[in-house]
Amino acid sequence: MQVDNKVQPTSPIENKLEIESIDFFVRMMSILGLPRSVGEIYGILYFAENPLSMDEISSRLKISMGSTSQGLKTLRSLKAIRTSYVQGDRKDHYIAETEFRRLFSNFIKEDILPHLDSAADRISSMEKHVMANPDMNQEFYTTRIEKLKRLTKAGRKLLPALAGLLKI
Amino acid sequence: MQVDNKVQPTSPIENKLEIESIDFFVRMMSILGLPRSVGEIYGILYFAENPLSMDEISSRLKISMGSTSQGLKTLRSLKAIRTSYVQGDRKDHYIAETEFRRLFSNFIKEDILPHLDSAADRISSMEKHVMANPDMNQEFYTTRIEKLKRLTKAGRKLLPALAGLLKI
DNA sequence: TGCTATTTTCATTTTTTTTTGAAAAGTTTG
DNA sequence: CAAACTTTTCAAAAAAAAATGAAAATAGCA
Repeated sequence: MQVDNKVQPTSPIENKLEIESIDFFVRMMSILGLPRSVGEIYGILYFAENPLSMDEISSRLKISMGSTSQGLKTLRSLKAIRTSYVQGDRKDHYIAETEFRRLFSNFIKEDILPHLDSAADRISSMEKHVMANPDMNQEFYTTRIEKLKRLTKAGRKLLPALAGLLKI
Repeated sequence: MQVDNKVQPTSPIENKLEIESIDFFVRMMSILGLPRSVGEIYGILYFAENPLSMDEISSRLKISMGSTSQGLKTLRSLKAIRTSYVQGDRKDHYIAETEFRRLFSNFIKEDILPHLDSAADRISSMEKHVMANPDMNQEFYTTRIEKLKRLTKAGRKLLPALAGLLKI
């Protein structure tokens, strides 16, 4: 019983705000290395008074359903959005999660910590090379390796702390 | 009086270490959104016992002089490397700056804070739109804008603190 | 100053990332 | 359970980012 597929019109003012919100989050997500479409989607949801369906998002942003689906998947995995049931509509509807603290902590868990793990492996392999070769300038190399260890250790401690401190 | 342009041969062990160092920093720089070549250059310098010239870097990494020049420029601007005079050679020579704390603080200053500044502008423009329109659901919008303000304020305080805590 | 070595710049090419769009898969409901 | 609706997937296209290489600029030396 689909009667009207048109997108709810927005007032010019709401629209301006929406454009600025999209702009804001596109830039912010790009600092985090996330694609434009992800920022656009979060941006439109952030100032949406009501949950939006995938095709409302897609048509208001004029991006394909494919991109929209991918972007929503990314945002869901970061727990930056969640679905919300809407009476009498079988589409899924999304709303923005506005607790940035949680968003960051998920980003760190998902996109940063795995790198630190693989860094640790590489460092221990470096150590093996140096130790296996007594001819090398041991002091020079062990000092540098030590610094790398401290760097990853610091990263591992500080990143979650950063998200924790972000009491927003 | 250029006699010998050949690259100093490295032992197989040193070479293995070098490869791992390059790999390490390529990944690390890519987290920070810097191109592969920048990570490669820093990686080769990090475990170099002697200052390296641009063309040693370029030929050992098998990347073009253009890329090398660009990459060195980026690293210089982050103060991640510095030049060092080498007797009897008119080429510039580079050595890695191994204080990561400074490196991060420069990265933040250069690549993150400018974004926060432009974010602040965009937020105040959002506020104007909302205030100029009393018909809007003021409470909803001002709450969301307030959250954005707190986010950028937190970012501005925390990022330098992060670098400061990184006592490496 | 003029010659040569070295570095930078930047238009073009290559590579990587993102988006599209259409087909496949999955869901809901009458 | 089948028809209509909705979402996901993924090969291909488009866009963006990075690397190349050759020409231009700069710097060092006799």
